[in-house]
Amino acid sequence: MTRLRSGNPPEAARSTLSQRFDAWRTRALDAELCPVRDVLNAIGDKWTTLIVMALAAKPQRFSEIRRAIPDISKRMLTQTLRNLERDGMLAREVFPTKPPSVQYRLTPLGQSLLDPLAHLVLWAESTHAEIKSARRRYDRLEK
Amino acid sequence: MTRLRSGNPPEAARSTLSQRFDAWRTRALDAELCPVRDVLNAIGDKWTTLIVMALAAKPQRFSEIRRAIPDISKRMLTQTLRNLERDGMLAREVFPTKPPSVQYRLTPLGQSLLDPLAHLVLWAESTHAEIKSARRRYDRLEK
DNA sequence: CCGAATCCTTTTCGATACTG
DNA sequence: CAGTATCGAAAAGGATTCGG
Repeated sequence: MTRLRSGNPPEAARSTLSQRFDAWRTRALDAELCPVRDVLNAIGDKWTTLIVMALAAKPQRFSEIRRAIPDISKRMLTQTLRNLERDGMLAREVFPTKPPSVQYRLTPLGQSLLDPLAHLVLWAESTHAEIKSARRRYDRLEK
Repeated sequence: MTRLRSGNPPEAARSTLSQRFDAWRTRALDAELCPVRDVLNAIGDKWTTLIVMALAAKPQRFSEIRRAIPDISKRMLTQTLRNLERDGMLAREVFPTKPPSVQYRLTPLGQSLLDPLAHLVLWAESTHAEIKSARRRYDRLEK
Protein backbone atom coordinates (compact mmCIF):
# COMPACT_ATOMS: atom_id res chain seq x y z
CA MET A 1 0.00 0.00 0.00
CA THR A 2 1.30 3.41 -0.94
CA ARG A 3 1.83 6.05 1.66
CA LEU A 4 2.12 9.80 1.67
CA ARG A 5 5.68 10.76 2.27
CA SER A 6 5.43 14.39 3.34
CA GLY A 7 3.05 16.69 5.15
CA ASN A 8 1.81 18.60 2.14
CA PRO A 9 1.81 16.84 -1.22
CA PRO A 10 3.99 18.65 -3.74
CA GLU A 11 2.17 20.42 -6.50
CA ALA A 12 3.23 17.68 -8.92
CA ALA A 13 1.23 15.05 -7.02
CA ARG A 14 -1.97 17.08 -7.12
CA SER A 15 -3.42 15.49 -10.20
CA THR A 16 -2.77 12.01 -8.90
CA LEU A 17 -4.42 12.95 -5.63
CA SER A 18 -7.56 14.29 -7.25
CA GLN A 19 -7.82 11.27 -9.51
CA ARG A 20 -7.78 9.17 -6.39
CA PHE A 21 -10.43 11.34 -4.81
CA ASP A 22 -12.57 10.68 -7.86
CA ALA A 23 -12.08 6.97 -7.51
CA TRP A 24 -12.82 7.13 -3.82
CA ARG A 25 -16.07 8.96 -4.34
CA THR A 26 -17.29 6.95 -7.28
CA ARG A 27 -16.34 3.48 -6.15
CA ALA A 28 -19.87 3.05 -4.93
CA LEU A 29 -22.65 5.30 -3.81
CA ASP A 30 -23.77 2.90 -1.16
CA ALA A 31 -22.24 3.97 2.12
CA GLU A 32 -21.70 0.36 3.07
CA LEU A 33 -19.52 -0.29 0.06
CA CYS A 34 -17.58 2.95 -0.14
CA PRO A 35 -14.76 3.08 2.40
CA VAL A 36 -14.75 6.86 2.43
CA ARG A 37 -18.44 7.25 3.07
CA ASP A 38 -18.56 4.38 5.50
CA VAL A 39 -15.63 5.49 7.59
CA LEU A 40 -16.40 9.18 7.57
CA ASN A 41 -19.91 8.28 8.56
CA ALA A 42 -18.56 6.24 11.45
CA ILE A 43 -16.19 8.84 12.87
CA GLY A 44 -18.00 11.97 11.75
CA ASP A 45 -20.43 12.11 14.62
CA LYS A 46 -20.24 14.38 17.63
CA TRP A 47 -18.30 12.19 20.07
CA THR A 48 -16.36 9.42 18.36
CA THR A 49 -13.13 11.28 17.70
CA LEU A 50 -13.12 12.88 21.13
CA ILE A 51 -13.41 9.46 22.77
CA VAL A 52 -10.63 8.02 20.63
CA MET A 53 -8.46 10.96 21.56
CA ALA A 54 -9.24 10.50 25.23
CA LEU A 55 -8.19 6.85 25.02
CA ALA A 56 -4.97 7.70 23.19
CA ALA A 57 -3.11 8.21 26.45
CA LYS A 58 -4.10 4.98 28.18
CA PRO A 59 -6.96 2.56 28.76
CA GLN A 60 -9.67 4.22 30.79
CA ARG A 61 -12.75 3.37 32.71
CA PHE A 62 -16.24 4.51 31.80
CA SER A 63 -16.20 7.22 34.46
CA GLU A 64 -12.75 8.42 33.54
CA ILE A 65 -13.83 8.98 29.98
CA ARG A 66 -16.84 10.89 31.23
CA ARG A 67 -14.59 13.16 33.23
CA ALA A 68 -12.34 13.63 30.22
CA ILE A 69 -15.34 14.73 28.15
CA PRO A 70 -17.51 16.45 30.75
CA ASP A 71 -20.36 17.41 28.46
CA ILE A 72 -21.18 13.96 27.10
CA SER A 73 -24.27 12.22 28.43
CA LYS A 74 -24.12 8.67 29.75
CA ARG A 75 -26.40 7.60 26.96
CA MET A 76 -24.20 8.91 24.17
CA LEU A 77 -21.03 7.68 25.82
CA THR A 78 -22.41 4.16 26.03
CA GLN A 79 -23.73 4.24 22.51
CA THR A 80 -20.54 5.64 20.97
CA LEU A 81 -18.38 3.17 22.88
CA ARG A 82 -20.55 0.33 21.56
CA ASN A 83 -20.17 1.50 18.01
CA LEU A 84 -16.42 1.77 18.37
CA GLU A 85 -16.31 -1.68 19.89
CA ARG A 86 -18.40 -3.03 17.05
CA ASP A 87 -16.00 -1.53 14.53
CA GLY A 88 -13.07 -3.22 16.26
CA MET A 89 -11.58 0.09 17.33
CA LEU A 90 -11.61 -0.61 21.03
CA ALA A 91 -11.81 -3.52 23.42
CA ARG A 92 -14.04 -3.67 26.45
CA GLU A 93 -12.96 -5.52 29.58
CA VAL A 94 -15.20 -6.07 32.59
CA PHE A 95 -13.69 -6.55 36.03
CA PRO A 96 -16.27 -8.33 38.20
CA THR A 97 -15.55 -6.31 41.30
CA LYS A 98 -18.34 -4.76 43.25
CA PRO A 99 -19.32 -2.36 42.13
CA PRO A 100 -18.15 -3.49 38.69
CA SER A 101 -15.55 -1.58 36.77
CA VAL A 102 -15.18 -1.60 33.01
CA GLN A 103 -12.12 -0.64 31.08
CA TYR A 104 -11.87 0.46 27.47
CA ARG A 105 -8.67 0.41 25.47
CA LEU A 106 -7.83 1.11 21.86
CA THR A 107 -7.09 -1.94 19.77
CA PRO A 108 -4.22 -1.77 17.27
CA LEU A 109 -6.85 -0.80 14.71
CA GLY A 110 -8.01 2.01 16.96
CA GLN A 111 -4.44 3.14 17.54
CA SER A 112 -3.90 3.29 13.81
CA LEU A 113 -6.59 5.93 13.58
CA LEU A 114 -4.59 8.26 15.79
CA ASP A 115 -2.17 9.12 13.03
CA PRO A 116 -4.62 10.44 10.43
CA LEU A 117 -6.55 12.02 13.27
CA ALA A 118 -3.46 13.90 14.39
CA HIS A 119 -3.01 15.31 10.91
CA LEU A 120 -6.57 16.52 10.90
CA VAL A 121 -6.27 18.04 14.35
CA LEU A 122 -3.06 19.85 13.51
CA TRP A 123 -4.78 21.23 10.46
CA ALA A 124 -7.74 22.30 12.59
CA GLU A 125 -5.48 24.06 15.05
CA SER A 126 -3.40 25.84 12.45
CA THR A 127 -6.37 27.02 10.39
CA HIS A 128 -8.93 27.74 13.06
CA ALA A 129 -8.17 31.43 13.34
CA GLU A 130 -8.40 31.85 9.59
CA ILE A 131 -11.69 29.96 9.44
CA LYS A 132 -13.26 32.03 12.19
CA SER A 133 -12.06 35.16 10.49
CA ALA A 134 -13.60 34.02 7.21
CA ARG A 135 -16.89 33.41 8.98
CA ARG A 136 -16.94 36.85 10.51
CA ARG A 137 -16.26 38.44 7.15
CA TYR A 138 -18.97 36.37 5.45
CA ASP A 139 -21.55 37.11 8.11
CA ARG A 140 -20.72 40.80 8.04
CA LEU A 141 -21.26 41.02 4.29
CA GLU A 142 -24.28 38.75 3.98
CA LYS A 143 -26.50 39.93 6.81
CA MET B 1 2.82 27.64 12.67
CA THR B 2 3.95 24.09 13.29
CA ARG B 3 3.63 21.45 10.66
CA LEU B 4 4.01 17.71 10.50
CA ARG B 5 7.22 16.80 8.82
CA SER B 6 6.56 13.17 8.01
CA GLY B 7 3.60 10.98 7.17
CA ASN B 8 3.48 8.80 10.24
CA PRO B 9 4.77 10.01 13.60
CA PRO B 10 7.36 7.63 15.01
CA GLU B 11 6.39 5.46 17.94
CA ALA B 12 8.52 7.64 20.20
CA ALA B 13 6.18 10.57 19.66
CA ARG B 14 3.11 8.68 20.96
CA SER B 15 3.14 10.00 24.49
CA THR B 16 3.56 13.53 23.23
CA LEU B 17 0.69 12.89 20.89
CA SER B 18 -1.72 11.83 23.60
CA GLN B 19 -0.74 14.78 25.75
CA ARG B 20 -1.62 16.97 22.83
CA PHE B 21 -4.93 15.17 22.42
CA ASP B 22 -5.68 15.98 26.04
CA ALA B 23 -4.90 19.61 25.46
CA TRP B 24 -6.97 19.66 22.31
CA ARG B 25 -9.99 18.22 24.07
CA THR B 26 -9.80 20.29 27.20
CA ARG B 27 -8.93 23.64 25.71
CA ALA B 28 -12.58 24.49 25.80
CA LEU B 29 -15.84 22.62 25.85
CA ASP B 30 -17.56 25.22 23.77
CA ALA B 31 -17.49 24.06 20.16
CA GLU B 32 -16.89 27.60 19.01
CA LEU B 33 -13.68 27.90 21.00
CA CYS B 34 -12.25 24.42 20.53
CA PRO B 35 -10.60 24.03 17.13
CA VAL B 36 -11.05 20.27 17.17
CA ARG B 37 -14.74 20.35 17.95
CA ASP B 38 -15.39 23.28 15.70
CA VAL B 39 -13.60 21.87 12.67
CA LEU B 40 -14.78 18.30 13.06
CA ASN B 41 -18.26 19.67 13.41
CA ALA B 42 -17.80 21.60 10.18
CA ILE B 43 -16.48 18.75 8.04
CA GLY B 44 -18.14 15.85 9.84
CA ASP B 45 -21.46 16.06 8.07
CA LYS B 46 -22.68 13.88 5.26
CA TRP B 47 -21.52 15.87 2.21
CA THR B 48 -18.75 18.33 3.03
CA THR B 49 -15.77 16.07 2.50
CA LEU B 50 -17.22 14.56 -0.67
CA ILE B 51 -17.66 18.02 -2.15
CA VAL B 52 -14.14 19.06 -1.23
CA MET B 53 -12.83 15.89 -2.82
CA ALA B 54 -14.85 16.54 -5.95
CA LEU B 55 -13.34 20.02 -6.23
CA ALA B 56 -9.81 18.74 -5.70
CA ALA B 57 -9.36 18.08 -9.41
CA LYS B 58 -10.48 21.44 -10.72
CA PRO B 59 -13.03 24.22 -10.26
CA GLN B 60 -16.48 22.97 -11.12
CA ARG B 61 -19.92 24.25 -11.80
CA PHE B 62 -22.94 23.49 -9.67
CA SER B 63 -24.24 20.84 -12.04
CA GLU B 64 -20.84 19.24 -12.44
CA ILE B 65 -20.60 18.72 -8.71
CA ARG B 66 -24.07 17.20 -8.74
CA ARG B 67 -23.03 14.73 -11.37
CA ALA B 68 -19.90 13.91 -9.38
CA ILE B 69 -22.05 13.15 -6.33
CA PRO B 70 -25.21 11.76 -7.90
CA ASP B 71 -27.12 11.13 -4.70
CA ILE B 72 -26.96 14.62 -3.25
CA SER B 73 -30.06 16.77 -3.41
CA LYS B 74 -29.96 20.30 -4.76
CA ARG B 75 -30.93 21.56 -1.37
CA MET B 76 -28.05 19.92 0.46
CA LEU B 77 -25.55 20.80 -2.24
CA THR B 78 -26.48 24.46 -2.02
CA GLN B 79 -26.42 24.45 1.75
CA THR B 80 -23.09 22.65 2.05
CA LEU B 81 -21.49 24.87 -0.58
CA ARG B 82 -22.65 27.91 1.36
CA ASN B 83 -21.13 26.64 4.57
CA LEU B 84 -17.84 25.91 2.85
CA GLU B 85 -17.86 29.37 1.33
CA ARG B 86 -18.58 30.91 4.71
CA ASP B 87 -15.62 29.06 6.20
CA GLY B 88 -13.36 30.40 3.48
CA MET B 89 -12.78 26.96 2.01
CA LEU B 90 -14.07 27.75 -1.43
CA ALA B 91 -14.79 30.73 -3.65
CA ARG B 92 -17.94 31.21 -5.66
CA GLU B 93 -17.85 32.99 -8.99
CA VAL B 94 -20.96 33.89 -10.98
CA PHE B 95 -20.77 34.30 -14.75
CA PRO B 96 -23.71 36.43 -15.83
CA THR B 97 -24.41 34.43 -18.97
CA LYS B 98 -27.89 33.25 -19.76
CA PRO B 99 -28.66 30.92 -18.33
CA PRO B 100 -26.23 31.83 -15.58
CA SER B 101 -23.33 29.58 -14.67
CA VAL B 102 -21.62 29.49 -11.30
CA GLN B 103 -18.22 28.08 -10.61
CA TYR B 104 -16.82 26.88 -7.33
CA ARG B 105 -13.13 26.48 -6.64
CA LEU B 106 -11.13 25.60 -3.57
CA THR B 107 -9.29 28.49 -1.97
CA PRO B 108 -5.74 27.91 -0.70
CA LEU B 109 -7.34 27.20 2.68
CA GLY B 110 -9.60 24.61 1.09
CA GLN B 111 -6.67 23.09 -0.76
CA SER B 112 -4.80 22.77 2.52
CA LEU B 113 -7.53 20.47 3.77
CA LEU B 114 -6.80 17.97 1.03
CA ASP B 115 -3.66 16.76 2.72
CA PRO B 116 -5.13 15.68 6.09
CA LEU B 117 -8.14 14.41 4.20
CA ALA B 118 -5.95 12.20 2.05
CA HIS B 119 -4.42 10.67 5.16
CA LEU B 120 -7.85 9.90 6.51
CA VAL B 121 -9.03 8.43 3.22
CA LEU B 122 -5.97 6.23 2.88
CA TRP B 123 -6.60 4.99 6.38
CA ALA B 124 -10.24 4.34 5.51
CA GLU B 125 -9.28 2.36 2.45
CA SER B 126 -6.63 0.30 4.15
CA THR B 127 -8.77 -0.57 7.18
CA HIS B 128 -12.21 -0.89 5.66
CA ALA B 129 -12.06 -4.65 5.21
CA GLU B 130 -10.94 -5.10 8.80
CA ILE B 131 -13.67 -2.85 10.10
CA LYS B 132 -16.38 -4.64 8.17
CA SER B 133 -15.04 -7.95 9.40
CA ALA B 134 -15.12 -6.70 12.99
CA ARG B 135 -18.72 -5.65 12.53
CA ARG B 136 -19.76 -9.02 11.21
CA ARG B 137 -18.10 -10.77 14.12
CA TYR B 138 -19.69 -8.42 16.66
CA ASP B 139 -23.15 -8.78 15.15
CA ARG B 140 -22.81 -12.55 15.01
CA LEU B 141 -21.93 -12.78 18.70
CA GLU B 142 -24.35 -10.20 20.03
CA LYS B 143 -27.55 -11.06 18.29
C1' DC C 1 -20.28 1.83 38.83
C1' DC C 2 -21.99 0.82 34.46
C1' DG C 3 -25.54 0.80 31.55
C1' DA C 4 -30.32 -0.33 29.62
C1' DA C 5 -34.87 1.71 28.57
C1' DT C 6 -37.90 5.29 27.74
C1' DC C 7 -39.41 9.71 26.34
C1' DC C 8 -38.75 13.93 24.23
C1' DT C 9 -36.36 17.83 21.67
C1' DT C 10 -33.30 19.33 18.18
C1' DT C 11 -30.94 18.80 14.02
C1' DT C 12 -30.30 16.96 9.60
C1' DC C 13 -31.77 15.60 5.48
C1' DG C 14 -34.77 14.63 1.29
C1' DA C 15 -38.78 15.54 -1.81
C1' DT C 16 -41.28 18.70 -4.05
C1' DA C 17 -42.70 22.88 -6.09
C1' DC C 18 -41.43 27.31 -7.62
C1' DT C 19 -38.22 31.40 -9.57
C1' DG C 20 -34.87 34.74 -12.18
C1' DC D 1 -28.77 26.71 -14.80
C1' DA D 2 -28.62 27.62 -10.28
C1' DG D 3 -30.80 28.30 -7.01
C1' DT D 4 -35.02 29.38 -2.91
C1' DA D 5 -38.99 28.03 0.00
C1' DT D 6 -41.63 24.84 2.41
C1' DC D 7 -42.78 20.60 4.40
C1' DG D 8 -42.29 16.34 6.68
C1' DA D 9 -39.53 12.19 7.75
C1' DA D 10 -35.68 10.44 10.00
C1' DA D 11 -31.75 10.53 12.69
C1' DA D 12 -29.04 12.27 16.45
C1' DG D 13 -28.80 13.72 20.82
C1' DG D 14 -30.26 14.91 25.86
C1' DA D 15 -32.78 14.13 30.30
C1' DT D 16 -34.55 11.04 33.26
C1' DT D 17 -35.58 6.78 35.44
C1' DC D 18 -34.62 2.17 36.67
C1' DG D 19 -31.60 -2.09 37.53
C1' DG D 20 -27.66 -5.61 38.37
